[in-house]
Amino acid sequence: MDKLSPLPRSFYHRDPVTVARALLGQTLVRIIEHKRQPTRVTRLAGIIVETEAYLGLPDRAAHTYNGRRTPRNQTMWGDGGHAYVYFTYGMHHCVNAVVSQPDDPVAVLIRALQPTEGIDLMFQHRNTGKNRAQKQTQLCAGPARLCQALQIDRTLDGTDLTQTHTLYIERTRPRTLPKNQIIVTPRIGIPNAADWTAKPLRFYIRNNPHVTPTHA
DNA sequence: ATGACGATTTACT
DNA sequence: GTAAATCGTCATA
Repeated sequence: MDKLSPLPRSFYHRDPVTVARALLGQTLVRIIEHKRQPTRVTRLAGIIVETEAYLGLPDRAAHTYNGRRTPRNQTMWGDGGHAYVYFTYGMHHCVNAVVSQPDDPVAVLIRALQPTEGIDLMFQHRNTGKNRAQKQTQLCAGPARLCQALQIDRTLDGTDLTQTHTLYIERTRPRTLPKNQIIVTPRIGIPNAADWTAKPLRFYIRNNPHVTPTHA
């Protein structure tokens, strides 16, 4: 298998915790087609440095908790290896990799990237209106920030991540990072999910400055 | 039809 | 530290 090919379907046909760990160090790629010249294309990309696992029916924090199946979350019920993009807080998008098999609605939220390609254009996407200087370390440090930088919205919901098209994930490292390079914590923004609030389901690369800032 | 609520970010006291 | 921004989505009726 080519080192720079998209991760295959089999990569996603595993449990969400395993995939959340294995996605660290892989590259999220977004191909932007220019409106005037569809043949002209820009590659935006970054290394995935932070993820969270969402475990489906039993998971109080998951959109598919208790078997909820709605127009919004339908792609979570489909096959692994597709993008689940949702809109929240009236202004933000977030992107997940759907994992496992059809009818097992589990996913991995992509929370932060280390930008590698198309950084200038990412700054443009992130600097709307009055916003000025931005540090590169906060360019994609957060699930909504990275979606703004890569111009990911609901039109990309359901995109097949194994196809070299508008949005996919490239194999960048052959194996999961060694355990001592992965920090595990509770998930962010899950205040009232009973025992699911504290479960260790957030993963990030040790000492990486592009991870979501946490105020502790 | 209505109301409550976000898998967040940013700005401000 | 706290609060505002801002609206699609979903449960209830």
